[in-house]
Amino acid sequence: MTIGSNVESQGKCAQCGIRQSAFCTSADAHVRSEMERLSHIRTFKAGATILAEGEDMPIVGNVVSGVLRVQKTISDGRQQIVGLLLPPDMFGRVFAPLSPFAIEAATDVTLCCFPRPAFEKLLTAHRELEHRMLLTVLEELDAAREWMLMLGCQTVAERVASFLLILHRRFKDSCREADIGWARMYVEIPISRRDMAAYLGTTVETISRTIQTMARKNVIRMLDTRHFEIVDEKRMVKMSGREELAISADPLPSAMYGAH
Amino acid sequence: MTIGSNVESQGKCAQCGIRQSAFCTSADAHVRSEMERLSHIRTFKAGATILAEGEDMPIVGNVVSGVLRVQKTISDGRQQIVGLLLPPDMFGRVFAPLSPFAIEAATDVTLCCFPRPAFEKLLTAHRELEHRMLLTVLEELDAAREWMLMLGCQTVAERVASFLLILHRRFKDSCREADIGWARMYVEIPISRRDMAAYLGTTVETISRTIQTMARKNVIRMLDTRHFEIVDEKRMVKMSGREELAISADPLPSAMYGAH
DNA sequence: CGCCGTCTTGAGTCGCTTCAAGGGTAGTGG
DNA sequence: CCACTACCCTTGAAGCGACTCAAGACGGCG
Repeated sequence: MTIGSNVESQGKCAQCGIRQSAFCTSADAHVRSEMERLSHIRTFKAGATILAEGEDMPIVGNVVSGVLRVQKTISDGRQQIVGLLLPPDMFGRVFAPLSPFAIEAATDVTLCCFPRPAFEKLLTAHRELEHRMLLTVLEELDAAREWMLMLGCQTVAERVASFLLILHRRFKDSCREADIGWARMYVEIPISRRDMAAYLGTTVETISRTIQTMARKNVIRMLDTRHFEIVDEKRMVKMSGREELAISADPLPSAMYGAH
Repeated sequence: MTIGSNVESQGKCAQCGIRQSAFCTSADAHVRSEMERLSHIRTFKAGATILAEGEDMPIVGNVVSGVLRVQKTISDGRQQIVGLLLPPDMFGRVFAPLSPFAIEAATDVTLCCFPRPAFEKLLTAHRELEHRMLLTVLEELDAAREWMLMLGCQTVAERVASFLLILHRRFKDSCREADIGWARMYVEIPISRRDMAAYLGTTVETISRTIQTMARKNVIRMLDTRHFEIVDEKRMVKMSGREELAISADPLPSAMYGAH
């Protein structure tokens, strides 16, 4: 009855940009307020290490804005990005003492963090949260295996085309919201060429050549190094070698084509 | 008090070769007997399709003996194996109507099958089962990402070496049980060169050349096409480029190095 | 303006694939 | 028992996709 009786009307969650879609929506109101109490918002500069590979893992949470990369480095310096985390993805690994992969900020990021032990207690205390977590991890597993398919048996050109189509799909809705006329075929690459190479299992030079070739063939139009328009969707899909990535093929058969 | 009062002393589960280690051990006795009632043992010949890609998925279950491959084929025929399932691994995808990947028998197999809807009800009815499932899927995700690292930034020789070391590790315990003197360094490849190639993201020819080269260098000794002895573990680990795969490096930092 | 990091472009090289052929082994049927 | 087929594995030779190395162009920032 009094102003402020509704916790959610003023806490940090009230202004959260991902609150409609994040993990926490699967909890009911009083669990959400408990989560709000436990969480803290942190920001990191591009390049910062959130969790180091093989080290203790005090936090888990959600990406609120920006992009995280999940990666592993082998002793001679080669490294592979095994996942990109975009809002509202979760980061961190519950129920393991050490982080098997490094988590770093690919851009400036805002994160909603929970102490890992407290978050695990939440999962244990609330079935519906643990169930939602299971569904999330299952989809991540499907996505990881999709990516293995690309790394294992597709050419670099196919991987680049797939990546752009997946990015477009992932951001399509936000493009619509922005209500930009030509946005239907607009793609923003939120990461550097270096990270693209590490994600696609190739080198920056090859990435660059591939993109330039696609532009020269008028399959894409390059606005700047990170912004493109997909001019010829049909040929783009053909280049990706994956018919199921056709932009019109909506809705998805499952969420497995997220850009994880 | 009377003979036969213990359900588990005579049912099919009593003779199950994987009952000490399988998923079902996390359930208590009366849940196990319910699972026993729901399950049925089926066998398939090598090459048989258990679940087709993108089709309805009526069953899930455990591998009792033999090897399953989880794979995806793209339209032009290229295919990638994204997981190998060995006893006592689970196969199938809960909480999804369609199987995103094909599941086929890589060898003759024996499977313990559950109708998927019934199995999902079990998970929902018994927290501890769903929790165990979450842990299992998290480890599979870690393993899939490990594999992405190999596919994305290691050479074929490194992948083959890693694969053999992982296989050895996975079967080390069963070797010990068999009490064979030289078994400590013994490796059996349970699949064909063709499947190895599809798993390692290369071709049969390259697999063959790589193995022959390793044998010529006296890193391994070839007993027959599927049986090897690791003669020089140290060089083997060095070839794999992954120090953490050293056989002596026991116990594992986590279960993430299973041959999934 | 000059520095620096990122992206692009070129030339040479190499790892792996492709194509082609030969050998080994198991299963089949005469 | 052997011929015959079929499949798997091995080996060789040639070609190509991608990497490496090197240098230049672009853009942001002090």
